Amino acid sequence: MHEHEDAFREFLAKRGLKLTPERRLILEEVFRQHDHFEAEELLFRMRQRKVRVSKATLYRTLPLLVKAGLLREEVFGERHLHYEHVHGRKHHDHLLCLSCGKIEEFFDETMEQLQEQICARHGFAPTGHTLEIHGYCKDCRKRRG
Amino acid sequence: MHEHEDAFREFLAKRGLKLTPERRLILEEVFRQHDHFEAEELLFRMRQRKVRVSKATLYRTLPLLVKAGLLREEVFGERHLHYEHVHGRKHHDHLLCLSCGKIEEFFDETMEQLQEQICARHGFAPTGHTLEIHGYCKDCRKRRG
DNA sequence: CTCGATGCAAAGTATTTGCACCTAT
DNA sequence: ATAGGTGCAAATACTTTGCATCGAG
Repeated sequence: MHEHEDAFREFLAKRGLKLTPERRLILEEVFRQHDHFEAEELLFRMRQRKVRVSKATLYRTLPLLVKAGLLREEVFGERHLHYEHVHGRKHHDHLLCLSCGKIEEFFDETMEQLQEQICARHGFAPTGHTLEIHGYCKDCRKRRG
Repeated sequence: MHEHEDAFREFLAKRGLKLTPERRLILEEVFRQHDHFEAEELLFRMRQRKVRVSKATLYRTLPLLVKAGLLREEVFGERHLHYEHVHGRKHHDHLLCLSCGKIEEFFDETMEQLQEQICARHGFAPTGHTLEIHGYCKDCRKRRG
């Protein structure tokens, strides 16, 4: 699976930046995640695997991966960022459970089209969006009656 | 316009909390804003008006106003919160311009209904949502051709 | 060989908390 | 009276930055 590494290398080369071992290790770990994650979480997992990269380098690398289009930045109302890699994942939106904290994903084509229409009405050229619905998930509704 | 104060007092009383002068001053300033604002910004404006409330009290009061349903919390991708009061304002979503930082508001009934449908499909009981579309506004598109 | 990159620790930013004193109910 | 509230300053959480050294291209 060197496809991401190649993409990253190309992105870096284009702006005179270098693909260092550290950046490669971070990229590797990012794509090992199968869900949303936070910076500190990633660092912790790398340390568990005995992979050592400084916090500073991690914080310097994540934005690069976002700019390279390999990572997506999500804001979940907390005061730190969440990320998710883009490996063959289509865009999707989120349902956040206020009770158990679970994050469900969904995709709805009608929703996407509707947003295009709204933007057109405002003369707005969209580059992306975030839709986050807060509430209570199926399980938590059952649990509390 | 004591209607908000009454609502806040009722909210507080219900849980054995008190309506102090400081809380009243913060509430007053919140409804003096006609747009989104940040905690530090509000504090600054209060200081300009020679109204003195400690930072700690402000940070302790804002969440109360949110819980009381008088203030809405918005997350604009930055790492600090934005607020907007709810005085007779209907729910709306946002268009964020990446170039000039302008925030346009919009409301679309079809969008609201569509979200209800999506939630129903997932057995999810929504309490609210945030939809933020990022891109370039009409003016900035003109400016850059 | 030359910039860009790294690690460390110190500095920032936004927000929260402990504590001694104060006050709305 | 008394539980809750206040200001202050110290603490926290997350992220950024300065600097001396290192290493990819």
